[in-house]
Amino acid sequence: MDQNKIPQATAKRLPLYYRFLNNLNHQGKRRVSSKELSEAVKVDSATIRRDFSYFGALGKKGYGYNVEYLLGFFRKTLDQDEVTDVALIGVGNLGTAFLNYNFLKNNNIRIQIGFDADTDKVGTTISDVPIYHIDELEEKMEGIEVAILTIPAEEADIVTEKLVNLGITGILNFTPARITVPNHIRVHHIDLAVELQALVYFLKHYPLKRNKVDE
Amino acid sequence: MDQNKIPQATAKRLPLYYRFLNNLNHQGKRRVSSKELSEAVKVDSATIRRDFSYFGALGKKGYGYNVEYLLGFFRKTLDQDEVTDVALIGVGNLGTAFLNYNFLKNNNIRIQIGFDADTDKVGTTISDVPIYHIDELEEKMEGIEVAILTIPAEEADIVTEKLVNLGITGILNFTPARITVPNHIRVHHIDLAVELQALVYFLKHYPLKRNKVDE
DNA sequence: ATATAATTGTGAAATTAATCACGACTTGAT
DNA sequence: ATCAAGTCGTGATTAATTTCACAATTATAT
Repeated sequence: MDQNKIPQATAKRLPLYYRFLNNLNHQGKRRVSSKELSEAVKVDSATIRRDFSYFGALGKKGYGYNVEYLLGFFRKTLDQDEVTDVALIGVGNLGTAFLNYNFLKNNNIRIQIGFDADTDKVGTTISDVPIYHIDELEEKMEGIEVAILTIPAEEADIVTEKLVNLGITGILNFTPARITVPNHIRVHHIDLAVELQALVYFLKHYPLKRNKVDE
Repeated sequence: MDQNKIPQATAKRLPLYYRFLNNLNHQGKRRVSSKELSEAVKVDSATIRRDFSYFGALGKKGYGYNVEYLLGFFRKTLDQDEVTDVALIGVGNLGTAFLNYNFLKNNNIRIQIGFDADTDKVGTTISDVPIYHIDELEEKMEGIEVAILTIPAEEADIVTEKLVNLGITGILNFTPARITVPNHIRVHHIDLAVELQALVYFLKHYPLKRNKVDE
């Protein structure tokens, strides 16, 4: 839409900046430097300044950034002014964790509806979100363009196909399956086993150096 | 340790390759090409060949890769021959999802022990993993170097400090807090709210082009 | 045997991202 | 006023990653 010039790496960090600016604002802080922000979010300060610079000159030399202004700017940039509705497919432990997370307050994202195959869950409400049977997907997805997939891997392909037919545009996929979708649909994969195994691999093969001074 | 020449981007993909090779092997497949693998894991085939090439010539021109051989090679490379023990801190919905995931079978990673502050959970066993009270962290963490952090953000700093003092080397952090640790400790952050918000941002600002032929 | 199709491994090029380093500007103290 | 300390924005550089594209090799069909 707008500026496709913003690097993807930068775009991925924006929500992080946004949350910490929110924190600072709640703490009543008026100004913040890239150095302070760097320590809070663990991103190099030059990278932060570079990231911000893609949006123009948001700070003041010798001063830093005005928290409220920056927050307001990112709210607009991240479309925080309009609520995004999403559906949650699969109300197991992982799915329930999502339902209990207050995305509406912090991210202006609302989990509108949940689906599950378990008839014990169907008809209940978790954190105000109604749970329907997965067979009702077709009728109930009206107007929802984003889905979180927290179902067993074996069902990933079937459910994905249904979602695609219903005109979804984005899927956050937590199943270990790498689902196949048409080109115009965006899928972000978060694979918990891969993340854990990757961490273990890094620990063994990329040992970090101990500091002279270790608190 | 071994070859620090392997790019981090490559290292992160290894567990993914490993799982799909495992799948293929179970399906009785003998050979596989980078093209096939590419379609399965959604990684460009040239990237796959490049990734593999860091470990030497694992395939045969005009033929592809021998599934069994490749699987064996990665098993060794990913240290799949020795079990890695990890602790799970925080047995809420997200934590329970981890406990029910069979990392031992697929990844040779064993969640040895869980901790929680809720006395109703303490003393129970979830998927054969015993749950202890968080106050017992000091006594029970003997020999465990990796922790999965699935606790509320407010407790992240206190618990992290304890883990650091106990000599942990790696943390998989699911809290929204960006925890601070000494340099020699590796932390991987997985921030569910950030991931969801980033997906929404990409959907709005980086719309994907529809294909001519859309199945 | 020979020809054809498939596929790797990798130099080279392209792209993307991170970092350095410094001029310009702002603040606040004296 | 003047100065010192702090900080941004960014050109330039370096680093990391991906992708192209093709010679070399292998398998398979005839």
